[in-house]
Amino acid sequence: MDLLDKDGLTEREFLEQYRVGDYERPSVATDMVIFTVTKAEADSYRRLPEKEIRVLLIRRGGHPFLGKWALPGGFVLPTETTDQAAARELREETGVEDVYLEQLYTFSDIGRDPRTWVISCSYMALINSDKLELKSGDDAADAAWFKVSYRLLREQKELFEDGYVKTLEYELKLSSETEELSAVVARKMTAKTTSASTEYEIVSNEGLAFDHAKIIACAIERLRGKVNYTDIALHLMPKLFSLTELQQVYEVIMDKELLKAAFRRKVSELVTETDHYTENAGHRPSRLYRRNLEDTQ
Amino acid sequence: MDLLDKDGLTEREFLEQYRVGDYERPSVATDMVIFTVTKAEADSYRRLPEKEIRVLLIRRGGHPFLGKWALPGGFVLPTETTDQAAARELREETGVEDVYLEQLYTFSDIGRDPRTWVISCSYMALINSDKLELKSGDDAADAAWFKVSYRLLREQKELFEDGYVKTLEYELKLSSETEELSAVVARKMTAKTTSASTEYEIVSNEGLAFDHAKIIACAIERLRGKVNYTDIALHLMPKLFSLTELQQVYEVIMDKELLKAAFRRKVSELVTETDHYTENAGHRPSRLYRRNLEDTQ
DNA sequence: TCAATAGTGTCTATGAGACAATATATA
DNA sequence: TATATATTGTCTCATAGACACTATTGA
Repeated sequence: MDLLDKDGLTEREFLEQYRVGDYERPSVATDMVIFTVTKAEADSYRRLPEKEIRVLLIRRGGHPFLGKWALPGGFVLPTETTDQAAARELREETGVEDVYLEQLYTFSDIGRDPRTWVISCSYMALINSDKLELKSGDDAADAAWFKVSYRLLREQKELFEDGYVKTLEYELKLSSETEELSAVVARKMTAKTTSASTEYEIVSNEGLAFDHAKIIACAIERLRGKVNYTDIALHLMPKLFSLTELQQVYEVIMDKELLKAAFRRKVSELVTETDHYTENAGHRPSRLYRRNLEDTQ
Repeated sequence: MDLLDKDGLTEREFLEQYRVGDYERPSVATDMVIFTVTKAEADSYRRLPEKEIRVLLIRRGGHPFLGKWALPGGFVLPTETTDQAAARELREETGVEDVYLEQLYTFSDIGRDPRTWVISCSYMALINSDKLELKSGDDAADAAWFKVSYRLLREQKELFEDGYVKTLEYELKLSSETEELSAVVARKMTAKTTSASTEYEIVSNEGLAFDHAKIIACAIERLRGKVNYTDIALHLMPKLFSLTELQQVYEVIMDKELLKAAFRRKVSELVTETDHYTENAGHRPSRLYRRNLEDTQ
């Protein structure tokens, strides 16, 4: 195991004399898309309140993008992985630990941060409403939960000799109690005979800092993609929940109504029934379920 | 639009006086898993040759991991995105351009590079055998295409009070004409009442540098995951191919035999038939198809 | 009593799996 | 003509979609 390199050094000797080069290095940050589900105001005592997906944003208190809203995030330290940096940020920002956390995508567009070269490794976190009530506002006075809406606006396909470009434009709307942000994000899929690639582009943007509209779009698409073949949505539920509540969460994520019977068949293996029921609803009580930890996937 | 920050500066003034902080920054590299499909030697003039997936590795000529095999890759420059860095690496290493290129995952384990702090943004590239013949060996004398095998070795599930850990151990075998590398990569899925996470771990490793066994495992899993619901496998095919050849590629990716009739139904919308046929096979000739660029996805 | 939701049964359409039957170039 | 693959037909089974029917609470 004591191989010598062209200078006659062992690996140990090499590492001892190794000096970091002088070339430029980027800052690496993590940006987090933290989702949770909240209930809207109920219309009447009988009717069920509607569910909303919300994302946590923080108003920027300094340049650049002063006054705009940004995803929580921060720089990765030399003593931690990007996963650990994301978990630390999440703890600092919301006080919660032990939640669903998933790496999304690494964004590195030139000039995405006007200060300096910053590459962002983005994450998605899912927090259930239980945890949220423990600690919400936190010290950051300028943090707020924004209701998310993400809808296809326009679909376009340009044909060329050797392929096509398909563009999907989505409208991202974010609304808090006082603020209303919106952006249009285009997803461009280029297909040629041999190559293929997808890229995001911000078409318009009102109120969001950096390229965070892209990151949020990416997170919503990941969430929508995974809802149908994993139990990911269950991380947005409290310990006990009814199947109708779970269905509401699926519906608000997918932005699409589902049929009750089919839905119940599909999630039946993801949940375990309990002997608890809802109380004081203006109608027949519903059985409460919990996430199935026995046989999920 | 001329908001002033707490120091009374406009955004422009702020950026002009902004100086990069003194904290430590990582090097950011891209590592590429470049897949292609080749034919094995035919048993007889009649029998079809078997397909193999291969991945490009480069023997390290210096410390660390001197003599071990590593994925092609390199550092990201301040003037390019990680996508561009990956495309540049690919061009430098194989001479090919315009291929399928997809970001996989960003690896940042502490100590993954013994020299210094390096974060790796990994990519997967798919090259069809056509392109490969144009330029294969290149200047890098110590580059070789390794046949890939990735099989589940062991499955384990530990139950705890509040959740479980499921471990899947895969054996990764890489073989070139002269070399035989192998590694065992574990995929650990931790599920608790509220949280869930997946992480890779290298259990054993013979011949691969850095954490590249993890990266290759990640790429194979991405490829397998996408084969069934996208046209990704078509990027591994030459311009014209028979449906049996395409099926062979699906089979070697999934490491599983498929039924002919069902397969043909499924891929029918991904391909377009041509008027060309195979010739001089010792049996009935097969119609050749090309990738469908009209309506893919 | 009735408004509103909870929960279940079942018919149908669709697609995957399985297997069989027929077709055809070349040594 | 035999061999090995090419191509298509169809039966079965599982699952998703659609819709309807019954159950149950609390104001």
